[in-house]
Amino acid sequence: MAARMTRQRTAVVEALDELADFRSAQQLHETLRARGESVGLATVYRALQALAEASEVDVLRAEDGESLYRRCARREHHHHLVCRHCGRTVEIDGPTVEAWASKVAAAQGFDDIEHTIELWGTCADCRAASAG
Amino acid sequence: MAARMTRQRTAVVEALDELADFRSAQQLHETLRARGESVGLATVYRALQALAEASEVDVLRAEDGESLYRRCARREHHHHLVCRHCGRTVEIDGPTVEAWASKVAAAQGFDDIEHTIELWGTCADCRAASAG
DNA sequence: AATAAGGTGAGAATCGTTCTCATGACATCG
DNA sequence: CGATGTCATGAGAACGATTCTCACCTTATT
Ligand SMILES: [Mn+2]
Ligand SMILES: [Mn+2]
Ligand SMILES: [Zn+2]
Ligand SMILES: [Zn+2]
Repeated sequence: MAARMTRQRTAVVEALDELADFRSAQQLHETLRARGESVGLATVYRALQALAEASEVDVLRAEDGESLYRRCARREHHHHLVCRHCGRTVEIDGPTVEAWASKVAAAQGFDDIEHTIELWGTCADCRAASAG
Repeated sequence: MAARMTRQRTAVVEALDELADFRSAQQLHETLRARGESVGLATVYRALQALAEASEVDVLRAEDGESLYRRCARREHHHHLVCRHCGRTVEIDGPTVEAWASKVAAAQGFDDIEHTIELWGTCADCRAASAG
């Protein structure tokens, strides 16, 4: 239960706080390395796991299956619109889809509904940068 | 381009046609093995890949990251309500969410929008079987 | 049958993630 | 202080789904 605050965990949380976008464990590890905060890769994974379980970070799967982590502003349930090129993220509220999801599932006699709703696209900056 | 009809591809398609639920490549491989239709695992992956590209099968990611495949009745875009216990699947139409997704993304200046929308729950049969 | 274009499969290679285990940090108790 | 129990760390091994390699079959087509 404890969850001791160690130099390593502090470093991971701080790095997340400074980053606005979803990042992989390996990217975070590299970032920490680069600033001299040496933290083992396994430790980064463990810290992220703990944070995810405590709902302190959101996790989502990139198309290639890699897990991406982000410290969102909101603790409450929400979804994301993510740029697949730069990772830029917008938090999304979806009262409309929330209602739709539970209605549809109930109509089919399903219980304990969960939903996965994520939007991917190309942000304005990335569109401008790549073509015009 | 060709896409020759080989014994192996036929076997994969037939197996998919007989299964109502989402299955992994490895499960399909095992199923084929069990019925004496010997097909290499790599070939199963390649067949599923080709079918997915041709929109003949739908692919979704299980929570552990494994890809699951299903030959849906509908060829058009749709979503799924899946029982997390038995894999029972209901195809879902979502004009409401389709509209919501593109509106939200456009409002943020995003292009080339894609969305992931999947519903997970416990089907009526599984609820009845487990408790009451 | 000859041939070109694909397809196949056993095993190696990838790669993100998890596990192992010896070592280190910390708090508590006496 | 020194002993002790608990949790954390990290280098590298292990895992597991998927992809790649490459020598060898199949299938269309002529
Ligand atoms: Mn929601
Ligand atoms: Mn849709
Ligand atoms: Zn972008
Ligand atoms: Zn069920």
